[in-house]
Amino acid sequence: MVTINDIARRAGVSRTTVSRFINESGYVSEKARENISRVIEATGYVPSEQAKSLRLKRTKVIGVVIPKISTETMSRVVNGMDEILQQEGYQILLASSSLDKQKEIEQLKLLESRRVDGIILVATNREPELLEAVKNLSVPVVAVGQHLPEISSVVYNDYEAAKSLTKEILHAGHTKIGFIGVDEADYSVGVLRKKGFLDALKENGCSVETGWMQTASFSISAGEEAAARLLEQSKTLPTALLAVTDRLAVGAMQTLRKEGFDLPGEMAVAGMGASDMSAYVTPALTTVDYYYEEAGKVSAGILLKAITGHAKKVEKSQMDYRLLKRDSLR
Amino acid sequence: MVTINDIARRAGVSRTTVSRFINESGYVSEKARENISRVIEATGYVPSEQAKSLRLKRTKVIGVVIPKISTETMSRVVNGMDEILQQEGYQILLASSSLDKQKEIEQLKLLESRRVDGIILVATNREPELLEAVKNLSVPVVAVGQHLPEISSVVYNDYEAAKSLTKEILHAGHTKIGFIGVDEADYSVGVLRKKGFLDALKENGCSVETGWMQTASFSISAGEEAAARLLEQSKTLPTALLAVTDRLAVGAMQTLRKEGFDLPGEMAVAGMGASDMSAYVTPALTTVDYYYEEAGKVSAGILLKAITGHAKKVEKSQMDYRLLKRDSLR
DNA sequence: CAGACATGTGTGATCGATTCCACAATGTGC
DNA sequence: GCACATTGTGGAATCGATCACACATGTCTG
Repeated sequence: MVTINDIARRAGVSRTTVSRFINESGYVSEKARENISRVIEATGYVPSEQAKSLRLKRTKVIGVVIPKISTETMSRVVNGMDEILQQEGYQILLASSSLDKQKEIEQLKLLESRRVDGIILVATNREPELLEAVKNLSVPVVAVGQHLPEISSVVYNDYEAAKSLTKEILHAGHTKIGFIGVDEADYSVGVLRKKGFLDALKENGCSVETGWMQTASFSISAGEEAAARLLEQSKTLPTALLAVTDRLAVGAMQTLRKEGFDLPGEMAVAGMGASDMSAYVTPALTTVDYYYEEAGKVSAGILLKAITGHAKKVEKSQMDYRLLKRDSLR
Repeated sequence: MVTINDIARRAGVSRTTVSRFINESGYVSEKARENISRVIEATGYVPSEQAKSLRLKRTKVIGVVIPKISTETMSRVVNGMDEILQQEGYQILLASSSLDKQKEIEQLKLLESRRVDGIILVATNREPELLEAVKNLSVPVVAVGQHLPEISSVVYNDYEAAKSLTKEILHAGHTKIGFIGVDEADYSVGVLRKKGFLDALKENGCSVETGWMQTASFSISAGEEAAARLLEQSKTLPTALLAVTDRLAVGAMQTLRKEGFDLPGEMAVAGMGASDMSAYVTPALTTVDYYYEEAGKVSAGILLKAITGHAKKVEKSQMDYRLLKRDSLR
């Protein structure tokens, strides 16, 4: 790999002059310019951003920790980030925790060791170990999806979104509503969405049977299984079903259809997240759009402000949401 | 940020000894061990991978260039890569070209300037400028999705897959088959899949009307529009329709349903790519599984072999495929 | 008891860039 | 003709790590 010294030698100048030429700083004579530019052309020299980073104490790299790469939500969030970061000349160093809490912490350390200029953590939990690890970092951090104390966070309005959606279901005339949630370790999806659901019911004087409340992981098949359990464990069947993610809803619809339910006639279904497929399943799924790309952009923006020092120490931002009423709810 | 020199000073040893302690190379006395480990603990010191990279001439970072982050295909491919790369201690530096050919080339340069240990290029075209840029790189490169000359490549069997799928449609009794393709700049999807389709027809003595062959971009809505054009421009309607991606197929189904077609009774539809949603649309979409995660894994494996020098100079690998016959084709 | 060998530590060069500072030339004003 | 900009260049330190090598002990062996 050709270095600045090679260029200097072959152009008959010092590496200082080459550096000046490249960065357009200070004086370089016309003759020197020509020589240097000719040699660079001939050798295909590309300055080492690496060496530069060491000297300048900045890498122009942002670390992004996500639970899993191959989910629609994540790819949309990361896409939003990239759009903003690329504009400012930053690149993304990707770190997947594969939904492993220990690995999530390791990834943070790893990114710190690479001296990234900042970290965006798409968090799935709020365990003390994670908070501790985040606090010990000496790089600016922005959390996405979970409200981490004393850390800049971009969160979805999970509570209100779930509440609105539930009200919409009630409004459609349903009073017996089933629920497919996820583990409470995920505070945003597991706790807040469930709370929004339950509060909306309470405010309208509705109650739920225990069998109507199911918990699943994040896959479509988990939704299928949860729906099956719900049907089996319910003494009286609900007439509508709210799943906290679209994938769970799609899985549930699959089971319901298999069991011969008329959708949405005998069972209305709603999901959350506005996934791509939600508009194309049959019946089209009623859901909530969280503006994931936008969340990525906002978090990147906050991080950049923190890096350049033009920011409040801790900035909290709550994303908007939007109800998408479709055929699956009547 | 605390450095190895700070640790050395506070532990009362030289930085060499600290380095030895960290890397478990050479002798370090029990007393020195204790001091160093205590100081590291107290300061939260994390060695700079950056400085290490400069010295060792390797970064443990792999650059991945993709056309767009927020597509299911890409996130699955990248997920596969990450699985392999993480095992070997590599991280992924993500570079999206946003489907811009010029930017694709810039991203390659940028990754080279960061001295990544290798690059995986998920290519969408084979333009001479791109080939030139790739050849000028002084890092190992693996291409995915397109067969780049003299470059290790992992390709899908686009031709055979399209041909098999078409034969399957013929086998189901259809002889008039419409086609929604994409621009030929994308050699694999635009040219090879179309060729597979046409060759299968030719071998079976079937022909196509011009109106039956439509071209679209990669979105669902493009599929809707292409199907509308197809219906409009056909003198006699086909009884089946092959779209080169699932999203196009889903879009087409949307239009067909809107126009009152009974699916698959009046029009059978097939897609390609085995997207997540393909199994959950109605009717479930017949498609071809390209094993995208696996392609990511294979490409990462080839790259790692190239980096460690245990590889042939150029390695070509062709992925397997699998027909998924579902309700949309009868 | 000399030389070999294991144990333990530090000095200084190195990786590839940037940048402060010193120092030449040359021109310019008074 | 002297002081002083302006223009142009290079030497050397620096960023934070690794590592070859030198050098000190202490112990074992023939």
